Amino acid sequence: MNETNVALSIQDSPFARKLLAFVRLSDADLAIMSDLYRRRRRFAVGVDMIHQGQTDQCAYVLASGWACSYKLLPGGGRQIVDIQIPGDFLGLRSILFRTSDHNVEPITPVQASEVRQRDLIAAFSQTPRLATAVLWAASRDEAMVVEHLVDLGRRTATERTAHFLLELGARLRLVGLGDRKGFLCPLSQYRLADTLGLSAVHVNRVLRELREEGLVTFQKGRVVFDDFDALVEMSGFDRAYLDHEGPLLI
Amino acid sequence: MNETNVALSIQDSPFARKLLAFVRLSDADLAIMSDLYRRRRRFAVGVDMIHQGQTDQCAYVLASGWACSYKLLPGGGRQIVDIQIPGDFLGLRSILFRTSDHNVEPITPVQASEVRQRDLIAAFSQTPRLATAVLWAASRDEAMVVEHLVDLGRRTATERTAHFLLELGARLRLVGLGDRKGFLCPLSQYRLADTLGLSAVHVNRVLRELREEGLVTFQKGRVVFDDFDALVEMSGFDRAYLDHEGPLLI
DNA sequence: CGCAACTCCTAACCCAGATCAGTTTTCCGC
DNA sequence: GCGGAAAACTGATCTGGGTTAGGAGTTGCG
Repeated sequence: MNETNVALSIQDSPFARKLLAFVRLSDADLAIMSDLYRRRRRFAVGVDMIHQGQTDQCAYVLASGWACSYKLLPGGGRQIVDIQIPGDFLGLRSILFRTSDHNVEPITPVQASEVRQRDLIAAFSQTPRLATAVLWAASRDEAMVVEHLVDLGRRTATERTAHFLLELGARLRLVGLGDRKGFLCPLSQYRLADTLGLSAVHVNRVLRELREEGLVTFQKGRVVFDDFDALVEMSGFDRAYLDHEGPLLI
Repeated sequence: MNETNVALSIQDSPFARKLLAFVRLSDADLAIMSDLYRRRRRFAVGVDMIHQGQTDQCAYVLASGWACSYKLLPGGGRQIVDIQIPGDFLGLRSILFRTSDHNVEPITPVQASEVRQRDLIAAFSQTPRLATAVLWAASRDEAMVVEHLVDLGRRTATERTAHFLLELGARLRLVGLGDRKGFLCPLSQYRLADTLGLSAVHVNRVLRELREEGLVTFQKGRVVFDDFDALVEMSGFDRAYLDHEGPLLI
């Protein structure tokens, strides 16, 4: 396979597509990227991909399946920080830091490409443009964490749940896994509770309310936006922070 | 001034010192960094440094004073996402994204160096090592936001307040603005409330409890750790996420 | 096939923290 | 040193969401 073919095939991965939405990458850049990508691995539900407190962890680019990163508390509780969907880069902090500060757990069976620290840093010196692209991707992830933080700090349980489902929908649409109508969602109400900082019981109540008011229906692994506009309105959702406005750098 | 002198003087800035704790940067790298740094600006309390929704914003490296980044909600409430202290890079997302997704407000009078988007990206292509360093700094900031998120999602008001004060103390110590005994803190209880996702009234109650139990005293702009170890214990503070373990890359 | 483990769902009760409605103290400019 | 405005502080009351304690499908696996 020559370089152009590699570049063409990598271009179709959800991760590359996301980066290309921001930075123009040359075929050479893409070829370097595809090298990072080589090692494909599979993970079953129930076995964490990344472990808090351990050193020499890898990062991954999710090819298929869902995962979530979370932190455990001394008391036994946990907080899910982010849900990862195909195309997401996960565990960046676990390779930049000596020891990982969080866990990553598959929610469904997962296929992912392993990214090693030295390969990533070597790639940066070959093509600084890739470094900028990765920095952008990391910043976009941070923007989502920030919005999640606002959810927990200043929105009611109902607003928060609505906002979260809208964000997830917007992200999935970007990689072709959903539309304005809704999306398939393998999250249990327990995981949703750990994400939203609520109890599972209350998540159940809130979902019922949202359903009865004709806003969203989340049942049987499927989220359906019954009244998209009303949902956006009540949750104060503003997708600006997802920065979907096309490539910034020439 | 020749290149070596520039490099020597920049090495003493809190920002450079923070990066040097992680990546070894050559004199040439430092010289490139000092170029980014050239434009020094001052900001008075009451005038935001960065505005949500506006384009062509700058980023800044804080030289002196405190600032905070926050998001406003449609309902009029706000959530403070992060407190910035000297040495912190602020507004990275406001230059990587077309429009800023957050505001930054000075808490005290501030001196800061302006960093422009094209200068930053140009610097990356001159020295990829700087790109890695900035990516690390951004990841460390994200780690703090993540811990803040855990605060809001899964800790009680008391744990949360204690945890926040400990983190702030650890960060200030790193730039020489505090010690294990305590630090000077210009935050009002209102701002603390917007940071911790609480009402100002409740912040006041919590601070009183913490004081009466001999854990921390926050009065007259000064935080004093009365019983550091007990405070760490009750809040579940683990400074691993601040990644203070010395340079990772050769 | 049958038991175990999950997940979803519900009702009753309770409490951490919000809200309301102030008073007092501190700070700062004139 | 005085007036005005933040900031700090308080008590009383109310409520969103937690906790406890179930039951009723569903999936999977030995």
